[in-house]
Amino acid sequence: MLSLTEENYLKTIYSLAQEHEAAVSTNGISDYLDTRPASVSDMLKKLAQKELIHYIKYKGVTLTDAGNREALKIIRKHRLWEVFLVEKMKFNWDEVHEVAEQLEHIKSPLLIKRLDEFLSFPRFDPHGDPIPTDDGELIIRETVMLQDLEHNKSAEVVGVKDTSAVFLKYLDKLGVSLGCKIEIVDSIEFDQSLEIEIDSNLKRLISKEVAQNI
Amino acid sequence: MLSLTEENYLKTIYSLAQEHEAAVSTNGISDYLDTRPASVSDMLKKLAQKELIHYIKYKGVTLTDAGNREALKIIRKHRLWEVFLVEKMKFNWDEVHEVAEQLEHIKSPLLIKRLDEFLSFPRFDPHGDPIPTDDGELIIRETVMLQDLEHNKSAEVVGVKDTSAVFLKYLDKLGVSLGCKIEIVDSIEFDQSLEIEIDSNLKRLISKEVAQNI
DNA sequence: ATTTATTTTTAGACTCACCTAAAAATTATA
DNA sequence: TATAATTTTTAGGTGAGTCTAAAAATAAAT
Repeated sequence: MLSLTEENYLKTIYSLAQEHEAAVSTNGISDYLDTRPASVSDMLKKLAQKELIHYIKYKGVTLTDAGNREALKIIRKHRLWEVFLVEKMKFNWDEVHEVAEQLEHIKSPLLIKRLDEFLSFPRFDPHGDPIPTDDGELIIRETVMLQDLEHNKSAEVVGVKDTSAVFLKYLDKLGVSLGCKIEIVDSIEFDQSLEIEIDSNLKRLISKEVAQNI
Repeated sequence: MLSLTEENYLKTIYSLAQEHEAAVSTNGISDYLDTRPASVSDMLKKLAQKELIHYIKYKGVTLTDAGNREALKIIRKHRLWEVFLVEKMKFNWDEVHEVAEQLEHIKSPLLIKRLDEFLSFPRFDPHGDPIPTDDGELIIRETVMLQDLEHNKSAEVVGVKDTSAVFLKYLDKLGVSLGCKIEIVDSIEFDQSLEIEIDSNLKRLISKEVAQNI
């Protein structure tokens, strides 16, 4: 049985590995979890001993198959709970993260099974991220970052990269939400900001930083 | 902010105080929580220091007003989650306890508010126990233990004392559930077992031990 | 009223997950 | 390539919550 902390480490290693496609560094984990690198070293030793990660000193870590399975289980629970919070508990998409972080550690396979049923087997969470299936399959959708979208070609927003409350609140204010169609009207070379049209009516100017996360 | 462990101690002290109407003993708590008395002593010192309990060495503990409020908050959460599990997640009433025990520690006042709404403000949990209101009020219903019920006088089952899975499963088998009407047909003096009639049609023989918990 | 039994508390130690400080390994730079 | 900078690990310590063993306080029984 994994502890809450071990679960959080596995989840972190999974996320960081997704981003960089390479062995995850101690400092990377320590930044992400806001703990000291020394603490991370300790935990890596422990997780390696439980055969959840491949760990070579000074060379970073990757998940073993077992570790990957565990990480996906936790992510599945996290994302199902996020759907529950938004669909049933009327949370905004920027309010769910903290609570889902807690709920994901609840241990009850039956509950997750029933929750999945209750939510009609959702395939994506409120930020557009895919929900792993019970046996650890993950649908990967083909997506383009907004900054790389061709001019005058419309695309549907299916997800956002940054899921922080500040960013999501700003998107709400802009009028950007999942499922809406965006087209690039113009791009300003100087600062790489973009003029976009939302659902063929709302015109907005957004910065490079924002475009990189849609 | 209370730790999970502190919350469990407060809840335990609350329950034991309800049962015996007197200061709660160290051994009582240690039995209930399945920890050693020495550990309980340590924790009592800590809770007293936080002014959540009145604690006189060797003389047992009672909750302070603050401690009582905290205990009721946790019980409220526990019972709301139990309703959720039975009503929405299709759990049986003997399957909810363990999971509710975990869910009760989730920290999100908004979630509890929304859950309460979502469940249409239930006043009793699946075992018939009252759900404290948000400001710590608790409805006490007038009840009679089945063993003390007058002969040939019917009464509605509104709650059970023992909420263990074994007992609840047995009640299911007997045909006893919340809301059903029971009447005592005969009582056997020898072992104090009772012959009862459920909903004016099902006749059953139940032992003293069972009668003491309905 | 003593002695005996029980309950409760103290003392000291363990594990988990964290910390700081310092040493070692790796990587970057001159 | 030798030195400097960075990253990572080890060593030793801390607090929370638990434990065992032993001492102290209370309650029961002779």
